Amino acid sequence: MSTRTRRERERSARERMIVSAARRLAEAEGWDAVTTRRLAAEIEYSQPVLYSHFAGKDAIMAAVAVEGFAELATALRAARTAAAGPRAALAGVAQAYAAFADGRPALYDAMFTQAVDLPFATPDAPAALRDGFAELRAALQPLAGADEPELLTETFWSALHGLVGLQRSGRLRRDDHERRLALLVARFGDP
Amino acid sequence: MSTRTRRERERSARERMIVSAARRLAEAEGWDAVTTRRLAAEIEYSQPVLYSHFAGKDAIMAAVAVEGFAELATALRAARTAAAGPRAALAGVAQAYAAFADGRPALYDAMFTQAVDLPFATPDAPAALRDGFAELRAALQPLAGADEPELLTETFWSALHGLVGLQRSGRLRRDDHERRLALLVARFGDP
DNA sequence: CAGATTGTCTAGCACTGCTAGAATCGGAGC
DNA sequence: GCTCCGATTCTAGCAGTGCTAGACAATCTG
Repeated sequence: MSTRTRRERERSARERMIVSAARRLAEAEGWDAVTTRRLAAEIEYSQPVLYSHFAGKDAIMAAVAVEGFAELATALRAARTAAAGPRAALAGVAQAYAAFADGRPALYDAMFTQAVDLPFATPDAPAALRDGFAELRAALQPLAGADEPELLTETFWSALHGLVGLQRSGRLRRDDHERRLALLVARFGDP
Repeated sequence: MSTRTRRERERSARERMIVSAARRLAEAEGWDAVTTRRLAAEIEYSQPVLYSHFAGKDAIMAAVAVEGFAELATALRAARTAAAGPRAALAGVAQAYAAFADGRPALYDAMFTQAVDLPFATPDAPAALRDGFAELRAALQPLAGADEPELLTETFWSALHGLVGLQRSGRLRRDDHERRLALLVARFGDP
């Protein structure tokens, strides 16, 4: 009885090790460097052990992505609650979102470019994921005016996502980032 | 002398064959199915021939991407010139952009997700690429108001790109696509 | 027709994600 | 304390990837 709980504890500890090793490696050298062999060496086990925890490499990346969504949600919440009024809140949230993507490129990649099999706009989406969206919505709700908040949030989120995505792949002039962000916020800040 | 021109002609014909085979394969089965071996078989040559035309698989994908940018530019131009006023032009361009991404997912992928090493916001960017951007700008210029057109175009383009990207990876509710597009156009259509 | 040069192919490298079957380790019963 | 059994972990290998060196064949030149 006691041995079983211990083993389960050790097992879940190892699972966390896998996820954090994947994340660390990805943030240090990019996702291309995250191979199952490197990962196995990092946790000091052999390759097949990974597959007793996750269905495959994609599932590991999805786990990293969920971690990222949780952190994004708290970052957005902090930015929103720290702001004075609705307009400042929207600007702060946008700023925080862009800073998150810029500061953790590999993590953002796992969340939006790589893991495609995470359930998103459905009730069975991971909680961390719905939390992040809820934060955005809370920031937009006061400024919705005649627009449906859900729809407005989706659109604003898309715009933000597009900005940081094109930004990072070098498709936009690097130095005007702040001004584009401000422009976007202005366009969505007036009901 | 004449033989040399003939060989050069044949050579460039084969190069076009490679690019169009890559595109066809990608659109039919996705980029994962486009392997150098499949590609070689498709053009009925051996694998190393590909490398006498392109530096690697990435360069082939980049060539496909440039093709895509040219087609996107003409699609946007058609939509813009067919519209009555500035507002209708913006809506039409946005519609055409979304339709392009939706109808040619693999092509859009090559343009924005895969080929990262194309020069973008610089003078030495491919002409097709600058043309597409110029079309967007032409649609936005009349509605810029106090905003700098260049900046506004970049921001609107990003927003569009984000919409179609999240849309396609199943991160947005599928059926509200049109309404989100309309919302975006409304937010950018009023100076 | 011989020789040099181009072009193309065969074979192989180092790597990927993933898995079958062998080996090893831990706890249970005598 | 010792054997046995089951779960766990490992070694070895598969089929595939992008890419390349060196052997081969075809072509043009003198």
